[in-house]
Amino acid sequence: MGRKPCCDKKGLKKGPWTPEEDDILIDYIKKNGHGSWRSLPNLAGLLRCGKSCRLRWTNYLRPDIKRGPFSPEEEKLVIQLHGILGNRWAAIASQLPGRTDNEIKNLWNTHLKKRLLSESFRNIHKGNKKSACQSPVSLASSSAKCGSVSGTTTEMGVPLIGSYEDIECKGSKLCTDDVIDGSDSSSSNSLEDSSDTALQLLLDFPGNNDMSFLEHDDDNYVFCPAILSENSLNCSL
DNA sequence: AACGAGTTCAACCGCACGGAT
DNA sequence: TATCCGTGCGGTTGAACTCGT
Repeated sequence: MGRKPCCDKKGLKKGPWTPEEDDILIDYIKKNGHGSWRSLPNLAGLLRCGKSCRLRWTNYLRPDIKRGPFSPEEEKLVIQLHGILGNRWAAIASQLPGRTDNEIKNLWNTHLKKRLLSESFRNIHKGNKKSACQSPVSLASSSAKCGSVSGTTTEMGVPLIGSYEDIECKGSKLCTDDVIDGSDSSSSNSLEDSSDTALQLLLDFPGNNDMSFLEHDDDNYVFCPAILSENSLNCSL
């Protein structure tokens, strides 16, 4: 049983924010800071719940928000980070200045997931010639040369491979075994392979990819190879 | 031009966590 | 220690928009 919805009170508005409401919220926070979100709506004169105000501010009104489409570099980073962190959108967002967890979550669910899965699907149907496939590790290297991310795993244990940029990287096809989910007999091997892939990918990635966050003890984002096989981030220190 | 299908994304909901008491 | 309360997070929804016919 959860807590009662914070917006149950009568008279509280829900739904899309109006420009006027935005102005009120921005003005108030600029002058007073947000302080307690719960009391903010009353103090600012908004007929919204604190939660709604916080969401509007953090996802849309904050001055440091970078709006507009994600750059290929940002997308690449999201894919990398998702392979490590899974659906921890806030943690991923913290590595992309100006981007919000909501934005990244939407990006993943609408663009990247489809793109990666369709690319996986395409690879599956391109034939099962394992011998013709590059190893995941070499793929990571070649993909890096091509400026794309190609292989990683999700917290679901589904190996995600093949970015849109891989299409242009000749010879960067993944083996089918690395693509199919873990339901068949090769699942454990696939998982291990993809785990190794993700690790290798991180190690191999070009220098302009700042992965220093992996060393942030205070944030528990300490890189630990175990997380790749456990598919979760449980090695916090 | 009209309509339906598909896609995007802002916003909501419920839960978990951590600090205060 | 137990409980309460505020906040943050991730999953989901649905209105608005885009595209194809």
